Amino acid sequence: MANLGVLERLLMNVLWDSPAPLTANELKESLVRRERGAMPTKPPATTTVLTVLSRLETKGFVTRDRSVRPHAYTAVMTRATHTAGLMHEVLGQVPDRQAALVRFIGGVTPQEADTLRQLLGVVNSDNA
Amino acid sequence: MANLGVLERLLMNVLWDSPAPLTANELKESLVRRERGAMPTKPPATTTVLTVLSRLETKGFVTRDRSVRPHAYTAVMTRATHTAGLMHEVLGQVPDRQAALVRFIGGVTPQEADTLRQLLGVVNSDNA
DNA sequence: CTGTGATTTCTACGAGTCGTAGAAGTCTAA
DNA sequence: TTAGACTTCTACGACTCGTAGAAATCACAG
Repeated sequence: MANLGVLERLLMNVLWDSPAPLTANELKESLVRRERGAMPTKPPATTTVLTVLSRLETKGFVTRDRSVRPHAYTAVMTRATHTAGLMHEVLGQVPDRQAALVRFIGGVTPQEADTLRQLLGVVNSDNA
Repeated sequence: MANLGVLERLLMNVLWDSPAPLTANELKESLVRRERGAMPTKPPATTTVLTVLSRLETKGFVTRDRSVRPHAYTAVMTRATHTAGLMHEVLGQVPDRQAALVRFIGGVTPQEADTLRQLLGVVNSDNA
């Protein structure tokens, strides 16, 4: 699944937050806008964005529509799917998943624990 | 928390499976033994192992006892803790943890789901 | 003490990734 | 047809990581 570089991740975040496909310049604009104030480095050149998008394409993270003129880029997976995939990948690297899960659960917030309970169908407040 | 290279991970796996601290040469031997048949490359030189162990030390993954002569190396965290930490790190990178958890749970095996149910049930079986 | 073999540290190279972006090529609208 | 927008090509520098030789250090036998 491969990890992403800083700029790669930044761009993916913009794409993941966008309901529609974006062009390179739109991506760059969004990036500058959302990173304003917290960005020490100057905004990247448009060609830089294009290069990174190409790499993201070969890595399978984005697809681009070449039929429209400013090519339109879309994230292949949702962020949630990607994140879950990474988590499974990490988990899959260890022989003893159970032990890792124990530690993992030990560190979740109460809200997350609730979410997990609902998903797993644990009867915690059994008013049935 | 930083990710590990191939050899780095291989060495960590040996350490994680060892109940006692190991020396560089013991690590190398273990590595060769466990990777026998499945290792296309020749075993690494001892100095290579030392170099990688040094890097793992600066990364905070191992500590070494310099008071004994062949220095003895120990993993700082257990594998389970490390894995759980990585999972939390991944999860922490997204704004919508809930969504990611939904996808994550969607991909666990039934056995893992059981483990999770037990872990979560114990914490919150407050039917008082 | 002192040499010798084991051990460790220092130094460095080559491959690979990633941010960076100029230069040159391609395309479209006027 | 042509200028400007857009894309591709090419490349560099910083950084990581596997690799390991060379040099320094150490501990013990004689």
